[in-house]
Amino acid sequence: MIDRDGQPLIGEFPSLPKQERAYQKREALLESGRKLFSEKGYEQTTAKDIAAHANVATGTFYRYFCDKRQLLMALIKDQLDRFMPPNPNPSWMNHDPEIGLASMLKKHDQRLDKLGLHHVLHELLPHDPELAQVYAEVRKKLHGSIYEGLLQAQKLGYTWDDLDLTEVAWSILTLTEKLPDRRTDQSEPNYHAIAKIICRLVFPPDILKQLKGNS
Amino acid sequence: MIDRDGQPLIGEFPSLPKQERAYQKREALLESGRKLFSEKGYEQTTAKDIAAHANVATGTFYRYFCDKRQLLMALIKDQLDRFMPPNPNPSWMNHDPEIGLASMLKKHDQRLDKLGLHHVLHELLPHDPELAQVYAEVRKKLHGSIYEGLLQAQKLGYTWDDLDLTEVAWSILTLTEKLPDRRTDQSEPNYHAIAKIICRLVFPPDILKQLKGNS
Amino acid sequence: MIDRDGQPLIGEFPSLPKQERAYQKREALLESGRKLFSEKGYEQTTAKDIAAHANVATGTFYRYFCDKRQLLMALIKDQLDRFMPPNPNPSWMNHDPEIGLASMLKKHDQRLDKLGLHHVLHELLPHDPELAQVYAEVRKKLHGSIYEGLLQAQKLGYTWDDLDLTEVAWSILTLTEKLPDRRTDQSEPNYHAIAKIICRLVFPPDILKQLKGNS
Amino acid sequence: MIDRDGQPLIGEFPSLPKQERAYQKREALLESGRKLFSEKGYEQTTAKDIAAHANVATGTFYRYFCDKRQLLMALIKDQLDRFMPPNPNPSWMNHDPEIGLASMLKKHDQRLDKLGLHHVLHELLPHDPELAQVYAEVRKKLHGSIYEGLLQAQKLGYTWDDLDLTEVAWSILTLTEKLPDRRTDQSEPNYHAIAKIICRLVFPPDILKQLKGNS
DNA sequence: GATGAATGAGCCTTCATTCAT
DNA sequence: GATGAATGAAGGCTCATTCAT
Repeated sequence: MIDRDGQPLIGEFPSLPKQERAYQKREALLESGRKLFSEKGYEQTTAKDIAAHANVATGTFYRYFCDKRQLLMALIKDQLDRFMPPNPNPSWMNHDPEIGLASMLKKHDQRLDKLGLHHVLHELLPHDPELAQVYAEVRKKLHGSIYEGLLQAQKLGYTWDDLDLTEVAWSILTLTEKLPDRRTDQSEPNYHAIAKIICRLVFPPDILKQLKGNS
Repeated sequence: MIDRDGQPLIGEFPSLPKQERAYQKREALLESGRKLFSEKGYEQTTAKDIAAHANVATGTFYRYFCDKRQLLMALIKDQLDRFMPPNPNPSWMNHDPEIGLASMLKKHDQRLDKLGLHHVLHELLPHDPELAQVYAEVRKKLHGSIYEGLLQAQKLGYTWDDLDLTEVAWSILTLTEKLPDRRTDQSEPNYHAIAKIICRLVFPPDILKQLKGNS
Repeated sequence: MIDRDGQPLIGEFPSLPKQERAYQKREALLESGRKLFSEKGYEQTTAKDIAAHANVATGTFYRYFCDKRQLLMALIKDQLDRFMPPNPNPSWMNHDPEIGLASMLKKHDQRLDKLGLHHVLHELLPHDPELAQVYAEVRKKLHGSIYEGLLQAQKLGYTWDDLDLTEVAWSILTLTEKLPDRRTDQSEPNYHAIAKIICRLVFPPDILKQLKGNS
Repeated sequence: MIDRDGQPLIGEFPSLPKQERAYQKREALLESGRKLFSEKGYEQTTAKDIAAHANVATGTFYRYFCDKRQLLMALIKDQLDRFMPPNPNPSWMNHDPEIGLASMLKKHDQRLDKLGLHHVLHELLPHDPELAQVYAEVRKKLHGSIYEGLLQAQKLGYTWDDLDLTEVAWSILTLTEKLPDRRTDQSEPNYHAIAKIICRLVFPPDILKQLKGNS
């Protein structure tokens, strides 16, 4: 709408192409939904709230999403993997695993915190079998990849030989998932201490020392 | 009407005294609430639902609880400690810690499962500061007692000397709290493997072997 | 527990005969109803409130009155004439009418104030044709008797000869009925001034002077 | 869509602009409220009733009024002065006061009758301090202006010299306020007779004759 | 008779969703 | 496509009245 180059354009609105405008509206709705859901919870947030926060009319909400639940789904499904800790990188073992892990935990935790949908996700899981299934799959997949990493380490003789690696993988998953609960108002979790704990579950101390030496 | 002298009266209606009846009705409502909340979630369950499930009229619900939230509170507050894993018993260290812990995990997990309010609790925590505070306190207390146990073990030289015991305690708390998530429809968690994992966080392997020898 | 044969039992309360007890309960309910209705209004007062205030169980209320409305009816009908100013006494004219009238107004107003049902009566009148009719009849009767008094005064030549005595009677009725509205928190109505006004509606000044002289 | 220049446009839908439609709906609700309140009383009328009578859904009611009470307030506050008799016009004294007053009483009474909220107003006054205060103020103001008129008449020597003009003003106010109670199903009040009575409270007969002669 | 717990109809209000403009 | 007023089902809660004890 605004003439940015000093040349008045007669009557022309250089508005975005329609598709682009629609896309932006959809994004605005998603972002408003994310914000309000994470602040007030799913049930406490009304479609009207979301529309108002995105500066569109109530009815417009229903042009982009068939209902409130679908918006949340879009919000969650698209990024479900973001709720999960990132796939541990094999390079862990080439450098100091504690440092790499601590940094990963921090990134993951801060992303979750910014996303803020952690609680909403768990508010919905029990009532939404579809979502629950998707979530379980993502979780399983992530567990699988953690497990793969552990298996490879095992082959190299890097792991405890008396622990059930499946359970170790679940434990790692759990500890990373629960990072947000460890957060308090004033302080952030002690990522490094947690990384040490996780490493202890994987590597016997002498192995770890050796891995650190490699880096 | 009540037989007060131990002699059963023929033809007597063994009706309960009023207070007892009221108590039972309250219990029925609590149990119905527990069941429906855990099946459908807090928001999805109406006071009418609960009353109907307990075979009483809507109004009766409000004789016993001032509203839906209060019923949930009664359900949760009274037994908030039950959501927590039981305080680990010092006798752990006198017997095989893995076995003692595994048994405790199993009991705790099964109690939580039976209670079924795990999800509802987390549905409400973000929106109910009062509950959140109570919950945080119980959790803190439990963390404290786990930590105390670890400290004592540390004094005896039983623990890893390079791990932050505070974080170890949080990790134990977290792993036990999340047991329900590890449960699938078909199988129960592998309590013993988890116990081994937790023990690994506390005891170096040689210490553990020694402790087992003691038993 | 009760001694039925006339022998006083030590510590026994010589309880009233049944009918008497029932009568007292009914009275207690009526009085509680009167108090609560006049304080909170008809709709705002619940049957439970009334029963509780009378120290009886809710159910007992319905043994004495078939419903809430009937209690109010009993309250009002029995004393509907008390809502009305008392029938003006012919002796007015033998003494100073102003003084007699002022005293009557005061008594009437204070009785209404004590009764307190003025507002409740008018809350119900529009919705209760039966009550409305009774009320209208009482009012008409009272108007009639005021009118009779005026007629007699007219025969003696004591009244204005150009005023419609029917309307004068209505005006007197109205002014006395509305006394409560003239009451403020701090002060009571100026009964004597109002009495003078009413007298002016009836007696020409010279007649009034003459009547006062008689006293 | 709207013809703004006075020229009817062919084929135009003469639909009202949005604001106008909303205004009309609000008016319809107000009118329905007025009707139902005056027929059934405040407590007996539900928001649903009002909405149904105005041919809108229940929810629509709450778009225009935050609750039942607010609708009544809008109904009453806006026109509280209409519940009051109009300020007596000084021209009374220039013409036949009886005739002017009678006509005014008639107009006032018929307006009140049409409004029909007389009883509802008095149903609420005891329970609504806010309304009561507004009402009291309007009433006081009106009393004040009647009193002013009387004072001026007094200065001209037109009034009785032994009556308390404050009380005379209250009496006039009362008699006019209570006109609706004098109305019966079949007949309307005898306005002229009442006007004569009121005039008698103000003017001694000889003065009144003189005033009539002026007209 | 007395009790007070139980009942359930019905009120107020919210909000997901639709639809006329 | 966009708008936001309109809809009406449904939930929370109250209270007049009934009824088992």
